[in-house]
Amino acid sequence: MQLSKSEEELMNIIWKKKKAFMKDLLDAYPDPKPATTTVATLLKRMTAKGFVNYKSFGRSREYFPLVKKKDYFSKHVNGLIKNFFNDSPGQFASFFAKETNLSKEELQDLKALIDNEIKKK
Amino acid sequence: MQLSKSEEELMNIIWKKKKAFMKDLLDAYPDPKPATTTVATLLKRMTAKGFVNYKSFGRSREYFPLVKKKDYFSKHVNGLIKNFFNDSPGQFASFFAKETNLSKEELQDLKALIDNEIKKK
DNA sequence: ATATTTATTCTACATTTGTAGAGTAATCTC
DNA sequence: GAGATTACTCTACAAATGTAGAATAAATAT
Repeated sequence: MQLSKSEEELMNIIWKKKKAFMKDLLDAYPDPKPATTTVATLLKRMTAKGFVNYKSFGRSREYFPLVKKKDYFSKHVNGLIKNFFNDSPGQFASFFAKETNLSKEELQDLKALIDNEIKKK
Repeated sequence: MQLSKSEEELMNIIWKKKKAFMKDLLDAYPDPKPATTTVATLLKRMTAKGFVNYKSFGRSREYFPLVKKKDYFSKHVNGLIKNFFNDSPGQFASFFAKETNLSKEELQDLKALIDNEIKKK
């Protein structure tokens, strides 16, 4: 099961905070903040989907992610690659390098990084 | 307005074919193929959303994309980057290079490509 | 030309998503 | 300890999505 857009937004907050109470989550939202009940609904759905869980502290709960951002993200990108690039990461990468506006510095960093990866192979 | 998952799937077919009649679209679907009416509904919605248009040939229509795959994709990736990488393409790129399973050859190609991009700046 | 196939529109309906009010129980504030 | 605040559950509801049947009209096959 996938997260929807707004669930994803909330998930991002949770990842950032690592763990958080309702109050913290609400605080983290940019204005205009959603209603508490909205967040509560999202949390309930996300829990049902297996993306978050919580530890109860009396009346309230400390929520935490069950899925690593990295993993979630990987799946995401792989989906993208599969969908748009015939399942070829290379094709994707080349597209990415051309179309994304990386600065010269970022490109150089990336190059160094890739060099490193090459050495590992 | 965004395309939904199944609309996206259809969009991909249309991009691949450049232009196509209903029959061609259905043919291109992997089994189990959706009902014709399902595809028709999707096409109608996608047309309403401004992603495809068609030229009528008597009784039937030749559908074609109004949005370039490249542009659609760019927006997509930028969204991902914004969402998951604090809006930093560099951060994304580094993640990508590390986490995606590019072969040595692909990495080398990518490196050459990046070199090229650097020269352009 | 009659039967068959095809493309389109209309209608429909269950599910998912975005959003939140009402109600309730616990907790904090003076 | 009485009123204000908070977190949660329940309920709700409109919009979007996935999927397709029925009806119709046009095209094709024989």
